Amino acid sequence: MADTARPTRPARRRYGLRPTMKDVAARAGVGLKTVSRVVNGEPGVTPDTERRVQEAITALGFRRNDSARILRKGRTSSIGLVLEDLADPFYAPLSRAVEEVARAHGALLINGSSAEDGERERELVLALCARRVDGLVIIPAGDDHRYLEPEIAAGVATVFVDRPAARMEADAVLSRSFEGAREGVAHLIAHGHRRIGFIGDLPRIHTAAERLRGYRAAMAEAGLPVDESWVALGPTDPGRVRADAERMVAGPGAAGPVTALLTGNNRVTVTVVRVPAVREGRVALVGFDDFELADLLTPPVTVIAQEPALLGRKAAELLFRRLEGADDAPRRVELPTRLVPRGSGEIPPSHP
Amino acid sequence: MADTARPTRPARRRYGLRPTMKDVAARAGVGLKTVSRVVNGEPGVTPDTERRVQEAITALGFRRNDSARILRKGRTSSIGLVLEDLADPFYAPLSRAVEEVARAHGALLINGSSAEDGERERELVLALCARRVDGLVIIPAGDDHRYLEPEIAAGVATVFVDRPAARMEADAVLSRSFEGAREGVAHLIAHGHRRIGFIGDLPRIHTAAERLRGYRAAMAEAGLPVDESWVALGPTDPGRVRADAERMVAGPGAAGPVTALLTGNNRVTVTVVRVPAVREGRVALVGFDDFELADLLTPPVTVIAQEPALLGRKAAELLFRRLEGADDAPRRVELPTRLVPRGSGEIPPSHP
DNA sequence: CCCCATTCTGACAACGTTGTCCACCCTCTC
DNA sequence: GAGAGGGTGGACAACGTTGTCAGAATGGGG
Repeated sequence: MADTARPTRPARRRYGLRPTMKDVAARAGVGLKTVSRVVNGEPGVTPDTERRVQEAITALGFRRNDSARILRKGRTSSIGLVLEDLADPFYAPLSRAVEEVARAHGALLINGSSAEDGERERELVLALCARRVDGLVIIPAGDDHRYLEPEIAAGVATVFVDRPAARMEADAVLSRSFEGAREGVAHLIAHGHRRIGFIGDLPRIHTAAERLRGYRAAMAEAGLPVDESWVALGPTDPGRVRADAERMVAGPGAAGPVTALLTGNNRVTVTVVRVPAVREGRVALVGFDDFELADLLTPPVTVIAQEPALLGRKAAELLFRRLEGADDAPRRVELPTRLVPRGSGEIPPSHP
Repeated sequence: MADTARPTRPARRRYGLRPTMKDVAARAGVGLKTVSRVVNGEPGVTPDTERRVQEAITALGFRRNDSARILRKGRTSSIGLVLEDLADPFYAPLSRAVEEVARAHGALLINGSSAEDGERERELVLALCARRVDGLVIIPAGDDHRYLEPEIAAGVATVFVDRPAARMEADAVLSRSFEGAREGVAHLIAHGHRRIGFIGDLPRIHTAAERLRGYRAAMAEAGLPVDESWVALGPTDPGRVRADAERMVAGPGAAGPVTALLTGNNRVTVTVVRVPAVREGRVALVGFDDFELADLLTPPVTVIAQEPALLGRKAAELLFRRLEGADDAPRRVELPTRLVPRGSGEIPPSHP
């Protein structure tokens, strides 16, 4: 005649053996709600009762279960960040900046890397939505973000950074890639270059496309032809980038070798600086994105600098403004880039 | 005679206007549990019923509320990572590695930066515990982690990385800082140096203390005296580090200037490489931690390399082994460092 | 000495999901 | 045609918290 008749009960206490408010209440000899009031610092509890409750809390090692709280309150006080690679020196400070803003608003940050894979991005984002994050900051990898529309309609604030959303209107914080690239190429042209190469990221990535557009615009404005062998877009793995750079510098094509290169992002740049012609100062170089120690290389690397931390901060601030209720039309914030001449961009052409 | 008598109801639907399983069930004309079965891919639903439920799900834009699921199931499938600074090039790959392992186990990563502040670390960790993360990976900043004992007892798996827990037994994954530093200094001694300086992080940080110990051991083993003006520990801000380096190199003390430096981590190293005496190759340098482009500086920087990604991966793997039930005694994993000679450490002393 | 106002406290429902258990319906067999 | 048996579907409780509301206790004034 064992206790066969007792109602549903899990085999094991959840969460190890964590005490709940009920346990605290029993121990302190008060009601459940009184414990809740003490835990949340609500008024209306006599000092004596409060003390008893506090004692029970410490004695039992109680810690409020935020999962239950979240379920009840409907706010998670957490935001999601999805980017390409947390370890990329460009995105790491961006991520840190988002975290700081989140912290200032009492929110935690959940983040994940999409590895530049649209499907993985989607999975991550939807997992975050299932967690009911209050908002999302996304550096998009995919080419269609309409899957987010129901989520946004349901109240998940969403801000895109570095690249805009695809096939959808949404808040975005971007750098002026087109203008930056154009300025970088113009800089090279001003130093006498006429045959300039561009090595960039995958063409489906917005920034890569914009920077290519900037490159072409600067060339066209100077009345210079662009030989298609001078343009190489693709994954940023060192093998591919290095091969493209060496090919352009050797110049087997009819148009001849390039005398200068514009690199499309920090990953490309740090590979290209290893190419002998660049290291030996025979080919000029302007790199998109600043990077640590750029000024200590020989020659020091001229860059078009963005401010990743500022991108992250602006995006997070916009996100929290939305969370506080701002519901005007989607906004696109554009941040300027800054050309930092250091030497590698000022090398004159060696084959004039 | 308005509906004054109806029971408790929040003013506004939670989570925007998200549909729940109840809504889906009503629309599909089935029971609540059947929807749950479909959503979780449980068996026992006829294809026809499943189709009807799926249609209702898409029509309503339903997405399961993981907060409720978590509350019910007692597992959050998320782990917390607390480190000093997400943007530090040493910690970023570590963080990424933890994320990859978490992803492989279907868990999300919540992370926060402690900014090397023990109190902030504690707040973060406890917030994560309140969220009931399944486990924690911590790069500790504080000097007493006993506050974690109740949490660990309650079942939060915890692994420390890079530095051990203070005043507590716990799993830890570390680099062999002592041996690494000793090897670095021995390398300098082998190249003829007798007056070697050490510039490190705050002495309360375990790795800094260990590396200092390694430095002293190598000097002692070679029978070399250490003048206290050759040792400088403190925050890694560039101003402090640079001043200390310049002071040691100028050598106003009775013991004379140093002819070589050991730097205690990547932040210190990238500051010290800017000191003129180092850039001009008048002072030898061995840096703890490898860093990008170290081989392209002049002179190329000799380093004691750790593998941050491996540290992160080992820690996360250990964490998940714990989560899967391994409950043997706390384990300390130590990873070797690797001396990478590149030039800056092989410069002979200029004042013999 | 009673009554009312003012604190303080606690019972109860609800958040959205999952686990348990029972009822039903179909098909198959005798 | 009836009973057995397997396969589906649904009612209900429970996870741990917070919001509502009513009841209890206290104190002061008439």
